[in-house]
Amino acid sequence: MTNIGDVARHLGVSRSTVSYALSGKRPVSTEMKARIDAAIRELDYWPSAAGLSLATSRRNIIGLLAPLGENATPSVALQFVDGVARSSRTHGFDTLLVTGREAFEGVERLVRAGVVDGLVALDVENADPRLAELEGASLPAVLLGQPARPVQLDTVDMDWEVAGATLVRHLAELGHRRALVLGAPEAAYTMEMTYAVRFRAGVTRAASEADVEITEIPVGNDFSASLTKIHDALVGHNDVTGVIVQHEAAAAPLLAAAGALRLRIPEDLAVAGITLDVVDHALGRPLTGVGNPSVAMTRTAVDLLVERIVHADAVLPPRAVVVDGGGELIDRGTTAPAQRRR
Amino acid sequence: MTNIGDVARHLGVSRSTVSYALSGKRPVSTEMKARIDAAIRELDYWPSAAGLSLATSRRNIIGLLAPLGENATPSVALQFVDGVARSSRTHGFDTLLVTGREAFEGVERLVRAGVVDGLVALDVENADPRLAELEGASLPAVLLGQPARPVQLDTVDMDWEVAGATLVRHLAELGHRRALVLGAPEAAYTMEMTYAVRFRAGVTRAASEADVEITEIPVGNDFSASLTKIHDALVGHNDVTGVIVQHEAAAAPLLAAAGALRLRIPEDLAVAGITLDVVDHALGRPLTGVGNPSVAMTRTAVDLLVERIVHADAVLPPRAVVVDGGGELIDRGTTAPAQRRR
DNA sequence: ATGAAAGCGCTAACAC
DNA sequence: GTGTTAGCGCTTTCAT
Repeated sequence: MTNIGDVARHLGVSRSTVSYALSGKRPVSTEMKARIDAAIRELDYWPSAAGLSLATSRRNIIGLLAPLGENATPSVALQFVDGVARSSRTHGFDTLLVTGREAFEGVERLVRAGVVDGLVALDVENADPRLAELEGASLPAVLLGQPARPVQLDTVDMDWEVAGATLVRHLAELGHRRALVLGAPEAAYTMEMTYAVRFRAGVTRAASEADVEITEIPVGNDFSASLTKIHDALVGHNDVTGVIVQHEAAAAPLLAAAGALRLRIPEDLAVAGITLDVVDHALGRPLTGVGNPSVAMTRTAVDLLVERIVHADAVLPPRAVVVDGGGELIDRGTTAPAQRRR
Repeated sequence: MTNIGDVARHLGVSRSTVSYALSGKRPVSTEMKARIDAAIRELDYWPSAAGLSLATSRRNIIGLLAPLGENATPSVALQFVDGVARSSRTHGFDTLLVTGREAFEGVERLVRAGVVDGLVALDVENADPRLAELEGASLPAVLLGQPARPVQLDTVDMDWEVAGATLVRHLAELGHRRALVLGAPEAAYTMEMTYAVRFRAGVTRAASEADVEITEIPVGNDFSASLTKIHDALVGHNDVTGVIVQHEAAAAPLLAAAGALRLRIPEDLAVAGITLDVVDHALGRPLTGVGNPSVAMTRTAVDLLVERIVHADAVLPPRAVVVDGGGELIDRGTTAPAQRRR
């Protein structure tokens, strides 16, 4: 494998000149620059990542802590994972994916061994041991999702409250007065998960303002259990004409329940929800509603992280960014004016 | 950050002794070993990945090329991605996730810069530019999925032919004589994708042996399009009593179509298919059928790759491993003896 | 504008 | 069983 010394020798110049020609950190005559570029091509030289790492103590790798646990929805999780990977590349970074228990237990190793330059954490819960660990780490870290307690780290989340309010208001404007909200699992409230609490706050506020009566049903990731629950709720509340879906995973069982009850969407039942930027068709019909801005969120998270990596000296206060997108409604034809249900 | 020299100095020994105590590549007296371990803990020493990489020319990182294109099913893709990441850790490797265009265009960079020690490629198509590139690369690579043409690389796939035959035979044994097969998209056959061709071969063979009449419907990732197609097929072939689902993404639209036609599963319609090791409840009802051995496949792929990385000198012929699992049927209650459809 | 040389943290051949 | 030392490939300060 040819190294920077081979290139230098080939041209009879010093290694530093080649190095500076590549990095641009010192002026190099245009003629020399051209000769170096030619030699690099001729000798097929690629700078070694290992040598570079040792000299600069930068790896150009971002670590992504993605537990991918039971209650993660695969299509949603993949959007975030892919989003981080793509955003990293736009800054010249690669992404090290750390899943399962290692996402919790491997943090010290990654930080202390200097495997990565910074960390992005997915699915952070409030009792998450990673929180304290990342706060105390010598490496920058960004959380995707806002924990309940204030945290000494950058965080990026969507505006769940606006999203909830927007969905309710949309149904209200179509004349719906009774709506079902397929909300977060009960555990999410017990743990005071911000997304659950704030979404509910938005829903509640808009519902009282717009005079819509809400029945909330907690929905998890188990298809059959959700199907039964939703089915029973639709039967039990037969004045309901609209449904709000907070979580991707609730869409499929809802569609199944509606089908079984021969409720046409949107004629008999208006459905609005939060759906991914990139629709997962396997999950079911894409819904009218607000987007889950996974692309904007991951891009922002990586931007913040790279900023801290590149300006390791600067002291920035923790930033809690709320990404736009929850306010705009995308019409995919699953809502219509309220009618009395048959 | 404390380094190996600090530890050595602290004990008044040489750096090599510390190094060897850690790697075990040279005998170290038990007493010395204990003193070193203590010092390491006391000084909170972690070996630097960068120094190690430069000295050993090993990064302990496996690259995962995952295009995650349009026709990838998110839940399936995530199983493979997560499987590779977990398997890598069992060998002490981390996983660098490379998605999108970079999964194609970044191969040279990863290889030549020595960012990773080896590569695993997902979703390899026959005209895939990565094939030639990986065959010519100086780094070991393993394909998840068997390309049509013989290839100078290790490959790991499941036995699609056995899977197809097993599913047909299962329906036949329950007395079904007319079955729908929700197969691969048309394009998969045009491109001679091995999984499509071999699954169909297994289905066809078993169907003729067991005297089952098959109607095959190509199904892609678009929910609405699939729903219409499947609905029409169930209506058009009203003697069909069993359905075989090749691909996860066909399950949701099938369940929706059956619901709309008020066909109960399994009473009116027996459904069998290929489902993930880790059943994704969010996708819909888990199906009776053969498993998609994503765990075994990724484990095997990483095993093969690590073997080549560790024994870089050994010359092994390319190995095409076919993972078991397609032959065993898992009953999840979605099939039943054939009855005449109402 | 360019060169010389020290050093990043570790391993492993060579000595004893 | 342990020590010495020459690299691995690059950057960057100090000279010129």
